[in-house]
Amino acid sequence: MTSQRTSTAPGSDVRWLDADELVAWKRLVAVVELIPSVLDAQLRRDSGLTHFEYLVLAMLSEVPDRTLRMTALAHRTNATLTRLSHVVRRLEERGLVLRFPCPEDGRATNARLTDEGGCVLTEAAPGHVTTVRESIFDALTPEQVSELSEIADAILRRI
Amino acid sequence: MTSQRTSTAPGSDVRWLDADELVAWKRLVAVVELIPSVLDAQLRRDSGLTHFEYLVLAMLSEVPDRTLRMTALAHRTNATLTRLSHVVRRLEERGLVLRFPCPEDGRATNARLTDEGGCVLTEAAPGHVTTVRESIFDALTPEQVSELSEIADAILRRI
DNA sequence: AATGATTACTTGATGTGTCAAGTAATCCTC
DNA sequence: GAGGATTACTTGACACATCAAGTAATCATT
Repeated sequence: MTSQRTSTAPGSDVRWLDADELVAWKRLVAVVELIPSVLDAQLRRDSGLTHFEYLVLAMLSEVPDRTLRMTALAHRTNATLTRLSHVVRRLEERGLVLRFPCPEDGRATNARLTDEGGCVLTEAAPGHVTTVRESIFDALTPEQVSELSEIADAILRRI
Repeated sequence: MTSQRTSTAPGSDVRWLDADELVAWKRLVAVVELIPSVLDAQLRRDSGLTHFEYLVLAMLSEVPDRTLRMTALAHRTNATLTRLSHVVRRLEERGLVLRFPCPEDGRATNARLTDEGGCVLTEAAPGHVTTVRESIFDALTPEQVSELSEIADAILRRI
């Protein structure tokens, strides 16, 4: 995968991964691949939401007036504006979110969680949290949770 | 998101996340969301491959005869057989892998890395490893790398 | 050796994400 | 206050993933 191999190209001073890094990397890739599918599967099955849709609703629910600008919402959900735009349109069609122009800035659009969206979120939350706990936190000691928190933070600041 | 709220439904004995877990979870979700897009962006730009396509080629390259059954390849790449089937068909159309029926089991299909696929992989590897190093491992201490490895392993065994 | 169950895929339809391009409002500078 | 540049989105085309269903070979049982 990313193991050492003899370099042929001139000037290829690549710092390959050592054995420990390679093992860690393969495991991280697996985690990064599998976590979304586990979350998506449970939420779709039980609540008819993707994990990203859940995140969008959850972010709106945590905020005054349950309202955020698209850009702010994109930032909080780590998504591109394009992706968010498509998802919010679909959520609006389903009545879970409402879009309206921002009064302070004519370029901007606000997204607001509707009452129905709040209900859907409230009903989805227990099952989702249970899945998160069972598939992640029940596997980790409290020390590992805090280590994970710092590791993830370090990576995020790099990206 | 997954914060505590008063439970209304009867029998809802959900174990909500505490503050530390919530922070760790939000960071992990961000990492899990962002890592694939970082890897995909670099590989697509520089090598015309998705990260998953790279993984498929890499797994084949590590194996005797550069050949694996679809099921084994799906397992190694943490993918569903359906997803793999589509991807391998596209890779075959591009001449990077070859498919042929497995002699030992008439139901099974073998996928083999072609010479051209090996070349594409060899050319893609340095840039990919550099991206992995810069966006992940350069941010972590050696202790964090080994902690990450164990944390990921613990999660994987749960999933 | 026939039948049903299982395994190993493949295929087609649908949904979601990404990229490139477009629109429209605001900012900025002269 | 008239330009161009930037910001904040939206849209449409295409690529990729997922789901349900289908096919075909093998295994397991009688």
